[in-house]
Amino acid sequence: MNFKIIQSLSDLPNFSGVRRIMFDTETSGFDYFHGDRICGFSLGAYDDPNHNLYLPIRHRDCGSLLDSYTNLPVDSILRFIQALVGDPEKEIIGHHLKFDINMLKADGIEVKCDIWDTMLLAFDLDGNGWNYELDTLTKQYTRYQHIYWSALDKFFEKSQPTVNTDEGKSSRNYSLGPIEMVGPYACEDIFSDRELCITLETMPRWPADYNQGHPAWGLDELLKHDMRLVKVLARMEYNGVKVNAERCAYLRDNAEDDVATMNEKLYRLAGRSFQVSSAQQTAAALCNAGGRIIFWSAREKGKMKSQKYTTDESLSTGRPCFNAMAILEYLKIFREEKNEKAYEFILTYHASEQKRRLIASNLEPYLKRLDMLGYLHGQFHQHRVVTGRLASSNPNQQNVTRVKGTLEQSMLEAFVGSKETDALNKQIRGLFIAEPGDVLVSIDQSQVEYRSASYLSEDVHMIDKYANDANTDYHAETMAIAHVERVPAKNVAFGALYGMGIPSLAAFLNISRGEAEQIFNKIMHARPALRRLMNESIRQARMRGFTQNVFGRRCDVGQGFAYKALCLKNQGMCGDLMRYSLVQLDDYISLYKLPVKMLLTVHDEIVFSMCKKIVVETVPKLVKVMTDNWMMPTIPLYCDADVGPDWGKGQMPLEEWSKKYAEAA
DNA sequence: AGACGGGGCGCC
DNA sequence: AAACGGCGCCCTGTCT
Repeated sequence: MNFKIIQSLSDLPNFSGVRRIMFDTETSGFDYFHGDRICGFSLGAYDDPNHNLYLPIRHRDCGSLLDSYTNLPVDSILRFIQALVGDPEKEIIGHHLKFDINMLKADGIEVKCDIWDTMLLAFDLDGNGWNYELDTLTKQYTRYQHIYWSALDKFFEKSQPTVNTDEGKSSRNYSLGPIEMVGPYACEDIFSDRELCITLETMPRWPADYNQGHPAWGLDELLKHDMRLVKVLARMEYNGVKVNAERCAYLRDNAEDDVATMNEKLYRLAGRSFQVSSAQQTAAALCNAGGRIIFWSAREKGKMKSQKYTTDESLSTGRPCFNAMAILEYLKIFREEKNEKAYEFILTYHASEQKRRLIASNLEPYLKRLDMLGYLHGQFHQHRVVTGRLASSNPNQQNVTRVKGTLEQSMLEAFVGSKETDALNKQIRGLFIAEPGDVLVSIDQSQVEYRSASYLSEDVHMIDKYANDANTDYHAETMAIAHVERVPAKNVAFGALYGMGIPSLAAFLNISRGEAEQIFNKIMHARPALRRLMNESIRQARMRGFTQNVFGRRCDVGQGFAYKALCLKNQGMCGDLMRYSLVQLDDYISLYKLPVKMLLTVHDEIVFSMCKKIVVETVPKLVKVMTDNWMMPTIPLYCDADVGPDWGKGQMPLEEWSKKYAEAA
């Protein structure tokens, strides 16, 4: 591997006539909202494997006598880089470029050139990888052996304490590494990334699959759009979402007090203190409080909470079970036995744990991660979900508790006979707020997975219904044609898409297997297209070993897992639809220079922030972008929009909001 | 001391 | 024959 550490501005590379450029940044850390910055760039022409340059700009004196190199002037280099990545004619090739794009943004540099991300290239080619770090992929796909990495690593081991990041990786401050060692390492990275890129680009690309005679994508178009999505997600992460920090801290303080009070009560009941968050210790304490362990964690379990425990210790893993359904059963038993102490213990334990969990996984992480202006910058990942959905982390913004509360919670409330209207879990979403003068607008795709399934199955009945009313309720339709209640209609449809078997359906509906089979058959008889789709998906997956959706994404279907086929294809199709929508919305917003920011996406929902004044005219346009050209032309897509000052209880349907806004004005 | 899996639970 | 899919993350207990 040839490399060169640039030491004078006159040695800067001339990329005129070079379109594809290898690109990587070395930084002081990952957190560009808390001061981490780029300390050097590695660049090279894609076509020339010997062209690997390092441009140091912000290396600090690291006390190494070795280092005979100096930094280049920051401003000049940033201008040079700006000219490079600001050129729409060029393309930068790198690994996980979303990070580099935002790092550049922190230095005021806007990336306008094309993006070619080898991480996504690898993912779209094969989404079943263990991880998609450059190192892993290089080992997997190329023969290149890293030379310079270990020396630098040793240097860091001696000179800096290991900092573990949220991602479970160790973060290194490269600005504290000697240029003499970081330079070759950085060049090695673009060298090996180039090798990786060459290998991946020569792998066979697959064409579009059957799409009922309508246009569809093959791998090339999937890649093209995925690369464009990088900038969109980068922008969303950089925007961040505003959090009501004061209220968040207030809720946390109150919740902490509540937990402390409840735990004191538990200690009193048990006659001693113990670790409430430990199921093992809680089980022992329950016995001290005059109760006994009744439910154990089942060795063989289904997905339903009620399938996860057993009263038979010999069928258990030996651990006590305190999940929500088990809690309900405990309460029933202790109430029946008039064992007030044990009843109180269980009830208090559950409330305490629920609250502790919300503090630990929502309130504290939010407060910890807020930037100086009160914005939260979670990450969205394109490479973590095999089906093609996006994933969210640090914090996960796709599993924030809903205002409605959970099913288990309402069952518990019904049993206990009291309802906590301002329960903590119902207030978390409300912590996400709009900036002053703005509102949060949430647009969600209505019943999108049932629409895509109707499309795939070429369901003439549903095609007809949707043509008549784009907002047709899929389940209401099932109820009408199969003469069933809503709950079984929903669960059978839901189960069909997920490959559910009769036993699970029975558990879900809390009926016998025979009854479950009957109702399943009844609904499938009324929906022959759905039955055909299930069978056909499985047959095809067995034959081909993978599924392919209309956006060109393939998912491997392992031997013996063909029942997953429809789920993988259908869920993935909706995931890719969301990706496509994000790209199109970003195009639309920038084309018309709308004062609209995309903030979050939750699989079938997008949260925007926009000025109040433009909501009424803008939201329908955004909806139109999302519903036009959704690649499944025989079925319409329909979107609902909610508007409000926050993402929680403040949200209301667009019509309602419009009326109120008009009145106020 | 750190890695890891189980248990639990939030969302779609 | 039998199987509900996809995530992230917090905590404990055990294993290395």
